[in-house]
Amino acid sequence: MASVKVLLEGKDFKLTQARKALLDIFVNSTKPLSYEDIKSTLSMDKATFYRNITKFEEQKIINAIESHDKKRYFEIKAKSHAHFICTTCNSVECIKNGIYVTLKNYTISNVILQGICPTCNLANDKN
Amino acid sequence: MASVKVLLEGKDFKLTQARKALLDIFVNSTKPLSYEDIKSTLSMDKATFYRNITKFEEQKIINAIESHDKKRYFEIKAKSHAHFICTTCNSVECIKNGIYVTLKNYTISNVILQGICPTCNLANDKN
DNA sequence: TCTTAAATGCAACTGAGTCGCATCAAATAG
DNA sequence: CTATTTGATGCGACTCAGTTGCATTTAAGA
Ligand SMILES: [Mn+2]
Ligand SMILES: [Mn+2]
Ligand SMILES: [Zn+2]
Ligand SMILES: [Zn+2]
Repeated sequence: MASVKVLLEGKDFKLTQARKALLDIFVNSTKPLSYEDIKSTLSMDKATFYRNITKFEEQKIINAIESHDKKRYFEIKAKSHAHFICTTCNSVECIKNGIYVTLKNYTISNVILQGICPTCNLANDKN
Repeated sequence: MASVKVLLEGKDFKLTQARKALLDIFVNSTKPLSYEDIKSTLSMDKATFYRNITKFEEQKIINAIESHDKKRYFEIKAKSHAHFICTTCNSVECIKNGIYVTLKNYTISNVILQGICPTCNLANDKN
């Protein structure tokens, strides 16, 4: 888990309270988060949130995943890995057990799996 | 390529002009299409378009892919296959050369690959 | 042909994300 | 430590894909 300080070294932008608080949340999360997910724990205007996310993406500090619920989910950029999106509960999970896909002439930068997560699968079995 | 007639057999809804025209477009497309893609070739209100798409999804005639451009792309439901979304030109392609991904305890219904398509890769190389 | 339930078009709405602008606060020079 | 500057913030207005309510039309079938 990278520290906020290390992430910001040598980046050319101001170290504001908002940015430190934002990165702190992402550094301590095990899964990608949307603005919706964190707006209550973070008093920050959504314009500021999204502008900072854009900066972080430019600086390759943060990564975005588009879910099927029309929201974007963000995470600290780490070793490339796939993501699973549950179409029942909308959760987004990191899948770090090596899934590699290649395709001739294509450059693949992201693999997204959609389906039903273990929790929702279990809940379904009970009915 | 399934015919429109076959697709509609035994489905419990009215066979309107709009629905026939809509399915005709999808049956003759090699790639998923958005409302944006077809609105000029089809004189149909967008409310009607989306309501019919919803019906078709319920009847398992049509399949949706959410792109990263915040639009939904639709195709006739066929044998399950992966999709490639180009983050440069936003095109959505069907990948029918068997890509299979499984994950213990998860039900995977869709595989989406994001990256750069051959066309955009070539264009990039020239610069 | 008549009846009726479902489908359509239109306009108003929703909700995630963006933008312009006035104000504020990091960074840095004095 | 204070003053200046420039980028960051908050707010409200806006965008745009998709949705909804409602009055009108049309497919189906009696
Ligand atoms: Mn991840
Ligand atoms: Mn396809
Ligand atoms: Zn789930
Ligand atoms: Zn492309």
